[in-house]
Amino acid sequence: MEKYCPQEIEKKWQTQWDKDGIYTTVDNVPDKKKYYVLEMFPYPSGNLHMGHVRNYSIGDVLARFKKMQGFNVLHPMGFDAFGMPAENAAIKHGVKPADWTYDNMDNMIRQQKQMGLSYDWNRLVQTCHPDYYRWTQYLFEVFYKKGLAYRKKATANWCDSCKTVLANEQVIEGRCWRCDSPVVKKDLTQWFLKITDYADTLLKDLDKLPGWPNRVKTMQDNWIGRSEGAEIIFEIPDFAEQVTVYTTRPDTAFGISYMVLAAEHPLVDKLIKGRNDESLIRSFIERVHNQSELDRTSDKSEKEGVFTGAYAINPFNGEKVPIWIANYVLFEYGTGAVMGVPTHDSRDWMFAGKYKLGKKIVITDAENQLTLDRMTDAYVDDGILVNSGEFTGMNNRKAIPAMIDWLEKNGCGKRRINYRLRDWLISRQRYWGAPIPVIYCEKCGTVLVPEKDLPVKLPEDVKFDPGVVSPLAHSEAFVNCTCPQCGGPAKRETDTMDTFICSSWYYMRYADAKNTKAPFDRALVNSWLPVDQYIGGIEHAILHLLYSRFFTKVLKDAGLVDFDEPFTNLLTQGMVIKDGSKMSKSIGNVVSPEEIIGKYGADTARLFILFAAPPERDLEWSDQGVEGAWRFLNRIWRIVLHFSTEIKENKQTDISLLTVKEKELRRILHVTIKKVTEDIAERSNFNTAISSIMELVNAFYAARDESLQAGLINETATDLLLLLAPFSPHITEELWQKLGKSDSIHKAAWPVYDVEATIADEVEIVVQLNGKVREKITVASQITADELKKQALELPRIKELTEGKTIIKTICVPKKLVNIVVK
RNA sequence: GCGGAAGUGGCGGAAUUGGCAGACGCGCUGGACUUAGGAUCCAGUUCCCCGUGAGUGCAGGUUCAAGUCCUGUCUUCCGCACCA
Repeated sequence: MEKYCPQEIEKKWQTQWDKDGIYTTVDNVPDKKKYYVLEMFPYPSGNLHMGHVRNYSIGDVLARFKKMQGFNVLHPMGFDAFGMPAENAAIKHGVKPADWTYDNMDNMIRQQKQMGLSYDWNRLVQTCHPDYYRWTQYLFEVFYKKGLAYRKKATANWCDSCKTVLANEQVIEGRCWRCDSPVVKKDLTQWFLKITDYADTLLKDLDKLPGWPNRVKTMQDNWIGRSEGAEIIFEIPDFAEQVTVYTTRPDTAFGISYMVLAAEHPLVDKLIKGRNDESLIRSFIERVHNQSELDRTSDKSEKEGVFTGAYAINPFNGEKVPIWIANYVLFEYGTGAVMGVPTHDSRDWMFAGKYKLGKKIVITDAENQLTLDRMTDAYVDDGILVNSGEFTGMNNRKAIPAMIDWLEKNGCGKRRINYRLRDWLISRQRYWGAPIPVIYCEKCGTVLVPEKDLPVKLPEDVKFDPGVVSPLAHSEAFVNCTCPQCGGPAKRETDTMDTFICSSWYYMRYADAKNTKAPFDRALVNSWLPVDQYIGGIEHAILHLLYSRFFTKVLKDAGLVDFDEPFTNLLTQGMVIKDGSKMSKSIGNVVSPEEIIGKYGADTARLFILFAAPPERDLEWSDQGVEGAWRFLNRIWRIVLHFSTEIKENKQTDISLLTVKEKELRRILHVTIKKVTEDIAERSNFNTAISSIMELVNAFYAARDESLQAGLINETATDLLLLLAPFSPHITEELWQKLGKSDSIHKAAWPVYDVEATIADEVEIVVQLNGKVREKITVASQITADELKKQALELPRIKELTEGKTIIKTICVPKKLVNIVVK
């Protein structure tokens, strides 16, 4: 018998499929429902790693399965090709970022093709190509025209290693998401996208995503961080000024004993000017302002403050309270000013304790009369208001709206909803990104580059020496231009866009990847989107997935698309682990996909990675597990070729002639079809789908000496190959052709199970005594409950065990068990 | 601190609706074939004191019946965290 040699057959079929164009997708096929399956496109680092292999294998199974089920499937691939590694390579090795990137993409495409993935390569998207970033720039202008892109001077997160600023989402525990170095603050004028305008919609519409993991939705919910509360205005009579605080606990307002401003608060300057301790206060402010994100958010960072000397008036009771400045108040959140209620807020308790500020109880538990000397921390629970003027005696939950009403009536405050989410900082001081299409003219100010002049192309005469400004600033030819409005001399914006912008709309471009007139045709994008199944790593739970949702909503409001959520179903795959930790070069536990594919073939690699764990869970790499997958494919190869003579007769099963054993094999076949279909379609549990195919193969082996009917052999082998085709596309195609089947197996229809065939004539029933298994009997599957009971009670062993005992009741579960309860 | 997910053999994992815990694979043991086997095929493999035994992190509860439901608790992983 010919040996299974994946190295030969995989290459052969990849070439053949490519030649026949079997994965080319046609738009709008009548009487076929669309199905859009998408894996997150990779950064072109140069080589695929196992995480990619896992990601693409999952997507490919779904794409092939849906195609066999008769859907018109869109399954594209592309590259998130802008980004710093290309530029760093340029600095280090003197290669052009474009050359480095395109070489890497070529290599990765070669590796992807080696995997036998069913992509329509005609729709390849590369975000660094001018034909793509032209439309990224165009979409920036859409945002700008809608007032959703603006420039402001702000304190930004700066990564000194990457030499660029970062968005809040890209700072992980005070460190850079990409290189892990500490983030420092820097005051810069930067471009922002107004994602905060969509905070509420982004939050509410999470409810429209039942196909997303709760984990991801919760993370986005936390990130948006909606809170309901009130603004309270305090008068500062000595300065004829006002200061507004934000609080979620207006019910504690009668307990205010001080208030605090953030160091950056604009009022600070006025309050401290001319005081004899002004310089001391200023040095404190300076220190707080320069505290890094890392220091400020570390758990044990001490609360520090300084008194401004000024006082504000609590509008509720007219009390004069001191105004402090402290490091724990963030300027970016709320109003940058808070009220201090030591008795009912733990932070305030600590701060007031340290600086000997007054404490007054305004909420008490009805039973345990609180007293200050018995308190060791703030009382933050619900209770009854005391010392609170006209609100005394009220339940604090009810007091909240009542007190806000009072504020509104008296003009000293109002209801307010606040979000933790901040606007998206998109400027990057780097070369290898899409240039922001803006021109600064002395006369006309900020002017968009006219659409006809897009793309603003990256210059090539650049030195890659990143600093506080982009390398683009050093290219005179790039910077100097004429104003599109007045024709006078002007300068270009030299920052490029965050690459997360490029990846926020690429999934739409696939619908119409070659359009030169628009980012995409409206009808086409609406016909393919939203993505039916999106697959990628959990690390994008907030970043890419939040930005993409934001983009989709803005483009909908701009009339460019008709849908308001980009991804209907989301599957977050687990990591690939080896020896207990994530594969990484520094640990030295990396297994190279190319090596595995070279040794065993893509079919084995795919099969193992899908079999070893369900997709959401982390997957422990096992060389022995790969051997197991390899053995299984060889087992299939042998059993199918063993029966090649019978299969080539191409007969149908004659059901009327089936023996008991044949009937059982056919039953297992149809149960397997049912199971595999449901596991893929309803649960994305490929591991159990594969294990049931293995069971079928085991049954096929067990029956191989039974001189089986040729029709049944043909049916079993054919369906077996069809069921395995999405997982291991090459071996199934090879065997399909060897057996003389016509056309490609990947154009064949998915098998449908025969309900009749899945029903067994006889079933084994468990007989329990007080819930414990004591005996088993085989009975006709259609047996009545009464007859089953009778037979169970007549079993010798059951008779023996129930001897002299009273039967209280008997429970019958059809086709499963009988439980006899005795005393 | 807040929020989320998960704890099952030697290992990866299965049990989808409360109904035989451990499917399938790995590993291990034995057998067959063989000059040979690290190939292949077949069988066995939760544990133990080996029986009316115990067993799904732990302690209770509901039920004829619990990995699955309820209460409490521990551990691990992940996210957010001075957000007022």
